Amino acid sequence: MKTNLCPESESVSAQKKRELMEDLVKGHEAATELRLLLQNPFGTQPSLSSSHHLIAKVLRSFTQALTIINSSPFAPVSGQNGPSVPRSGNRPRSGDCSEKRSKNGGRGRYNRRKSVLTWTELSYNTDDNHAWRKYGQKKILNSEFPRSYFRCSYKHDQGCNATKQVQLEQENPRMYRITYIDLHTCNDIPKVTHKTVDSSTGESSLLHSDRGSNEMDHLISSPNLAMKPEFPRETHTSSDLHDHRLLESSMWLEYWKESEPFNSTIMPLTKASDNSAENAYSCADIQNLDMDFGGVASVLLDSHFHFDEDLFF
DNA sequence: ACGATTTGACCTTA
DNA sequence: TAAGGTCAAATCGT
Repeated sequence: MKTNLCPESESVSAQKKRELMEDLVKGHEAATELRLLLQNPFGTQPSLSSSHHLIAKVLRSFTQALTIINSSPFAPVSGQNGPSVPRSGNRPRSGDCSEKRSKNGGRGRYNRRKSVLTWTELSYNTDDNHAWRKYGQKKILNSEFPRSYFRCSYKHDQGCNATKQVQLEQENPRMYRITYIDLHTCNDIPKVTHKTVDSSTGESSLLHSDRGSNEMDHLISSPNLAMKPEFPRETHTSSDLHDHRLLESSMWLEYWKESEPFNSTIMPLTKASDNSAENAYSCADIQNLDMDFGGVASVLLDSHFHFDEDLFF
């Protein structure tokens, strides 16, 4: 069932579009700052805290943008495609344990995740400035390494349904394949220490965020990357900023793609049920949503994100 | 004592 | 029915 197209929803759509643009612009601004920081314009050492702060800012802005995309009227209507329910809503299993265990002593029904934003990264570490709590681990068929399951530490506090799965790469055991499922809806305060240590997958030495101890951080803090504690504040009008930032977004992406320091690659969506390209959303698809991204989505989404089609239909 | 992790069992989906 | 995802009791760490 598609959402109704009454004038009311159109104005809601316009408002969401505006909010979306604001978040994207914020993200772009932070990304640009980060680029400047990493490009070392002043020949000084970049502070890790500045880098991490900006990374967190970028992630937060884009997470918010994606949350908007993932919400009505862009998002799918629950229940339209089989029994699945978007996780951001009311999953049967979350919450009261006594309820779900009340019947025949077993557990309540739960729906395997579908229709939620999912993406995969390859990285030398698993830290992403979010607080995760491990809730399970499984041996995976044809894989030497177990897969660890993490949920947001604020799942119960704030109802955040974000989860991630971490598994060492078979081909390159130094790297982790991290699958993120659903977006953070919590007010996640960037943590100092990552507590989701998993000895069995060899994560323990890398998960601790005592900056500089893990490989990624080491790379980020390489001597070639100079510090740039402050940035000149732009004084454009908002529309100027809009255009300017939109134009610059592709530069950020180029930098990101070419930047070895991160050694983190966002992979196309890996959907358990379907990997076909038909389900991958390109920029063209996004733009068909009557949302003029001015090229931003074109670059960002086409290159890095493949959206589950259920998100939009 | 309390919160995090481990791990076997349970549950859904293909 | 196999494989993967989640739960929750037991265990561990602080």
